[in-house]
Amino acid sequence: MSKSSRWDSTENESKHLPIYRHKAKLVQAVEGSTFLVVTGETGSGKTTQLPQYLHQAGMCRNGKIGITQPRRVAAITVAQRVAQEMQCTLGREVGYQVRFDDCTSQDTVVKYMTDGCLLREILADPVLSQYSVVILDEVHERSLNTDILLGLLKKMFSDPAKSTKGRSFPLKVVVMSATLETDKLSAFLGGCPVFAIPGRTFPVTCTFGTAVGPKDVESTGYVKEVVRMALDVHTSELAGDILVFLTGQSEIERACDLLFEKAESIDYRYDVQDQTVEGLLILPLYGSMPTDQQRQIFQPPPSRIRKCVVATNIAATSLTINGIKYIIDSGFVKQLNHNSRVGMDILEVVPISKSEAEQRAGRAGRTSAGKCFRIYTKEFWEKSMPEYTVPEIQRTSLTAVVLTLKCLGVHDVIRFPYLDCPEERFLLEALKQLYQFDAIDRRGKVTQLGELMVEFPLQPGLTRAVLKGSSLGCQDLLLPLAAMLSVENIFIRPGNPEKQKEADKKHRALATKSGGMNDFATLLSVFQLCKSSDRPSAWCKDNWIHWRALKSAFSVETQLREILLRLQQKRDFPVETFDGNKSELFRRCLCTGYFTNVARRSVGKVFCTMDGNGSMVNIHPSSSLFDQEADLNWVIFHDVLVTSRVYIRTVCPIRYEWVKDLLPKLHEVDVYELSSVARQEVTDEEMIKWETREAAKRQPEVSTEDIVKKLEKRNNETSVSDARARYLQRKQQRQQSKAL
DNA sequence: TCAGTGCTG
Repeated sequence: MSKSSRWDSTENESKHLPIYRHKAKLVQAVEGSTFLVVTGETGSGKTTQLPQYLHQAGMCRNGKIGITQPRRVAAITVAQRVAQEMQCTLGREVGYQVRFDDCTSQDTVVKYMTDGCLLREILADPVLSQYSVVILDEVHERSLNTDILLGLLKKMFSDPAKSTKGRSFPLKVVVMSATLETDKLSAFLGGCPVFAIPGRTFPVTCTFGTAVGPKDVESTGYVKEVVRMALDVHTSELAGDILVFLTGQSEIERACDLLFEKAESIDYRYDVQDQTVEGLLILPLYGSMPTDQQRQIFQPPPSRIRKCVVATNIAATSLTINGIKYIIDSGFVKQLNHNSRVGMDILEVVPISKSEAEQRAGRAGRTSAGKCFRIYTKEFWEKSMPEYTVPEIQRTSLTAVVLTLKCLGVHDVIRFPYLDCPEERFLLEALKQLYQFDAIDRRGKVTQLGELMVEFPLQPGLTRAVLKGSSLGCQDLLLPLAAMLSVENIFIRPGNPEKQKEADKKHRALATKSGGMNDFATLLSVFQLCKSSDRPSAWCKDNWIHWRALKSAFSVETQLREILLRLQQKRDFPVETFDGNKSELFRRCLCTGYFTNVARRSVGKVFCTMDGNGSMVNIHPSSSLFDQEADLNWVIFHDVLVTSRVYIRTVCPIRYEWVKDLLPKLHEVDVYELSSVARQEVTDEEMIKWETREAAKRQPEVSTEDIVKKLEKRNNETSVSDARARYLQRKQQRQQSKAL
């Protein structure tokens, strides 16, 4: 195809997009106001067209147009598409930037990027002086980084002196979202105009089931029901592919086995109404699946065969499968939620929100009208499913976010303009952790260490261990380890029991090879063994290791190494010496980052955490320390898993002396003391007033009594009441001594 | 006594 004909075809295509008729008015709207909310369903063309319109209107004269996406693939594929439409080489006028992949140049004026990338840019250039327009896309997904960007951009303009300082031309901000909650967005941005673009999707009829009601939230009986319904659709509905939503790998494998078993016994001569369907092709789909296997999903099925994809939430936003006409929705999802009791993020199965259910249904209406079968009852919909998914910022650990904000000069992180405020205790917990890691001081100011820490794309504790390693000259141990701990799980554990045994055996052998008794050392050893192997991918396959995860660990390690080198050139790093063996050196470094995760043997095999909560935890059976008796009184651990019990995973033994001096820091401050640092002072009345205000925003009918009850319950749950009592007692003592 | 939804710098 010649260049001009390709241009013609894409240009013609883009003229048929719903957005095209609004071109002039849209450009006018962007020019006419600082903030603009643009709404439109999938298929309206806003992501690809709006930047081009603004470019044509000459809005790149002074600076770039930056468009953020919550996901890497989206940023890359959209940039490719737009470069093609604008007839330019990708990386010149149109480019993209994601982690590990910067495809931009001096000429780039339309830049697609992940929201995390723009946040990094703000750290280096707080007024975004290179941009004339910033477009936040997919805001309705409410990703953590997008939410932070929203607040930062709002804040930039609430202080005019600051927003223009360092800028020679005005900045325009466009916020793009699906039609949900646009009034809220507009109100948040000072009542800015809203521009609505009609979408281009097909109707999807939804039906409710009879099997899963509000009482079944805890059970996993829905797998069977999902299978039954998929077969029902297969034997009674016209041609068209099926997409089933479940929560995780093991469920998907189970469902596929069941489906396969049942589909085999269908007599297609009599049972299937539409005689053009004569078979069922069952395809699992989840994130940790090998990429080439994932690709099979996109191939059209053989003629007369119906495709049935059984997927996790990956199929809700990240991947689009053509030809889907039927959705089977289990109504559940796995979600990472912050748990105050263990002070960590924990993965759990929860009911999806109504808006999420609608998004799942919408996957059936992309090319023609579709049907969505929900296995849960109308009652479940009404009683157990929330209206909207709780945004990430209200669900996850905020430690890294708070450090980023502090480094951006946002001292009062509680009064930062959040679209939805995180719970105050989550913010206080983050402050407490940063204080414990010496990233901020008692007054909440970022320390020199904190300024170094913010540069690393790692959890703060891990960064601290890396920095300790660097000052002790053993970064070659800590950098690979940090990389291994920040990529997805690397150990493959298949569903088939035979193969499971084989995999477990290989993994145990790897642990023994690294000296045993230390799961951190095993990870390091896997990294080193694979890296030095002649055929790393074959090595992985042989040892039941995810090659893709290891490859990304290699890239992360390189990136971390570069950051460390850059910082070492810029600043003076402390140099320490240590005489002792390598294993002790390694573990001592780990202790500086994991002293918040110390546990001590309590009774039998049960350990007790030292973080003030004193939770009882067990060593997970996958650990090389499971079943080890000797000399195991103190351990540190990387993460917590809550299933039948509370398990700690990735564990290694330490000596009490190594953390003795660090542990007091865990009890030095309590959240209430920190809250008086973060804001002026908090009294009971204020706390109740504040809670009432927050609750009123969400649910107007909630009374103050409810809040008091809720506070009491929460205090009991998190043993905050004890901390508060201690704090009040100390405060009283201070006042008394002052009076004397 | 037993397990890793999905993103991201």
